[in-house]
Amino acid sequence: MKAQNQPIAKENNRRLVVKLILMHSPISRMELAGLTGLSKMTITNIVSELIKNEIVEETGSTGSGVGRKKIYLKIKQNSRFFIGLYIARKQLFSFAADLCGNIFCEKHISLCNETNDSLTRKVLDAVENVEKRVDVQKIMGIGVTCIGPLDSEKGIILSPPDFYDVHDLPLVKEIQKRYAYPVVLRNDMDASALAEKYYGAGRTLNNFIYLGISDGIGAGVISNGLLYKGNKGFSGEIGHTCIDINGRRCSCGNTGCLELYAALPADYVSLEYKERALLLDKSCKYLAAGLITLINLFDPSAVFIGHKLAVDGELAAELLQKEINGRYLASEQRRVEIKPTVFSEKSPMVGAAAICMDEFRAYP
Amino acid sequence: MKAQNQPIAKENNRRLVVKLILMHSPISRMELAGLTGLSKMTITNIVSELIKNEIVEETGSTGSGVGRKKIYLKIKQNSRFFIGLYIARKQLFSFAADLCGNIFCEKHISLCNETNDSLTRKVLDAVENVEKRVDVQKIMGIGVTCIGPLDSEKGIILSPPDFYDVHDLPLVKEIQKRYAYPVVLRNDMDASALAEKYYGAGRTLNNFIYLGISDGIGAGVISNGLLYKGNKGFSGEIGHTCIDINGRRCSCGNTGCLELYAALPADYVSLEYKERALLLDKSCKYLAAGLITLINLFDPSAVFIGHKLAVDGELAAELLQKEINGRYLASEQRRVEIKPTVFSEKSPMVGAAAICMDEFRAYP
DNA sequence: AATATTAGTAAAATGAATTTACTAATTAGA
DNA sequence: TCTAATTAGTAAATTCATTTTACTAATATT
Repeated sequence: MKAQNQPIAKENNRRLVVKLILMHSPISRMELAGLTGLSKMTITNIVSELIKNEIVEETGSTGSGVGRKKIYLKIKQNSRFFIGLYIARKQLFSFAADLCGNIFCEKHISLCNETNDSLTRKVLDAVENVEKRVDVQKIMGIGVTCIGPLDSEKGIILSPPDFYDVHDLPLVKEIQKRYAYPVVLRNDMDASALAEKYYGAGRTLNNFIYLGISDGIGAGVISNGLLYKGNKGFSGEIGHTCIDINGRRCSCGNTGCLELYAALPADYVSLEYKERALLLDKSCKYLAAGLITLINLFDPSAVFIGHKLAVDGELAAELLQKEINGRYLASEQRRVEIKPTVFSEKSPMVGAAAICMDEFRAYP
Repeated sequence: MKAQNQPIAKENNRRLVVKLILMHSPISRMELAGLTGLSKMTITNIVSELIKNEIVEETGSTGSGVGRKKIYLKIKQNSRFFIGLYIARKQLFSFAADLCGNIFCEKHISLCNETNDSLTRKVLDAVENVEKRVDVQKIMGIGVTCIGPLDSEKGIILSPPDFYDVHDLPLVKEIQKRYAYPVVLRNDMDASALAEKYYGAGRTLNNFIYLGISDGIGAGVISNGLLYKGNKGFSGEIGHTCIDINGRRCSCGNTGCLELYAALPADYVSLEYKERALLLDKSCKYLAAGLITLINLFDPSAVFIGHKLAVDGELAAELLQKEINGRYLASEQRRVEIKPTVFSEKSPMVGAAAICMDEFRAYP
């Protein structure tokens, strides 16, 4: 419940212009004025600032009938960088990303039996490694994507599956002890949803869901153009949607949780295609029941399928679309398109750039 | 994606101050400065304006240790009015409400076999009736609460149950043809959730759910202090959460929808208490399964039970609390309190005032 | 070539919020 | 009981992001 004063409004407007150029590029100053509601003079001023800071560049012009041609603007590649990390179940990915979501200097190391201390050390080493390879002047922040559950507001990794000795790790604080860059931590599902919003097929959509399936089932929701930050554990909780009240009891206390029916085996990606298709077919029947609950609640116009299941993204999307069409009265206004993500299994990494774009200012 | 300019920020800040005084009263200027982040001088200016407009009044003062006493502020009763309507399945309620949520001039007429035209006429008559009884200078807007489904953004009632001849009625436009007041239309569940937020037990909470059960099952969600406006049909869709994938097919296309198991009979309120208790006991078992899905997704700190079920609110809350405790691993941070609403069956009416407070400016 | 139209900019004006320097009212302690 | 310290609130001057007004730039139509 914070109020608006002049410096905050200024900051918001500049960020808004950056985002709109990113999502609508190529776009002209006049079009930006229309989208934002700001006067064309204000847009001129803001854009000049951004060009001077080398965040935005002019890129040709086109006339659409009478009158002076529009001068098109777009975000400049390689102008600024974020340091990105993705903490998965068994691996730590590190990389740099520019404002356009391009990934550079990608490296990964394996994780096993980590403790709070060992994981922190590996993370700090990874950051150091990326920092060395990028012009330090251009680094705007650090984005950490991590499997849940975590408390992103406080920057704490709570108790991720497979990390039996990691508990309540205040990773953001630990990074900030060593580095002055702003740091953001978000779970991989939310980050992947934002990846889709900033850089993917969701750029022009305001309501969609990213459904990530690897060993667990999770989802990130974009609602009214913004990440829905409902809850600390949100993204993981879709797996605990009850789809069979008379079903087996789950470790969460509930009965008939989706995760008990729809989860894929850990070695899924290494199986033969034929075998995967059979498993997928069965899984999607159940998955659809849970997904419909989400669709009913959030009314998305699209669902993007990702994480490890991206290897069979096309097939999964097809199977789910069919199941859902059979269980859902789609009117013209209410049609949900189910598609694989364009980032294949890299969504959480592109997501690390996206959470930085979402949280940090892209200019000095 | 609209930007912030000075007049918009000004408007937002004034509304914010009104809301904060409402929700935290009695509150001092300094405390408001702290909550909003605005300087104390700005708060002085805004409050002076509001006092001059008779929306706010000073109400005594208390010292808390050293220093000058705080001057407490609160919203003035009867200073401005909203015209409120509640379109239920079989009745149309009309009334006036002040900024504090007090209801005046309540009347109701019965509805039966209404068409677009007949319903519009009855609504306009009802508005006229209330308008006659209130100082016209003090009327700030019209709030219409209606059973769903409806499109509140466009102000259209789509196809409410029991109203077989009402379809796509642009009620807001119809009212605005005759009246110059701003008009807002919202479904009864969302409005009831806002009632709780502005005037009820949810005033100090930022995440809670209003669960309304009458003939159907619906919910309104307050998330991060704001009404979650997810979707046109949202509030009604909780009833179509699948709790049994192998269950009966529902009219919505899905199988095993909550509504098929947990709905109460139409004559529920007229039954004997003993009978109601037996029905409720069974219903709550299923209701809990659907409610847990909502709780998992939205992580509320409280659930308020209302609508017709408010007659047995205490009992329902108790039964649901027990069911949920057994199906949900509540940690210290994650505890959900289930309680009856303080407005008994009047939530949608108080909600009509709340949606006005949420949408309109309370000052000229 | 003149006119209408759209894109973009320079310089002056606006006005909400802040800053600075005050007044008002209270307690604690010398 | 007088003084210093502390908290609440206000008056007048200042700040600065945005807008307004009046322009220039570049294009198509007649």
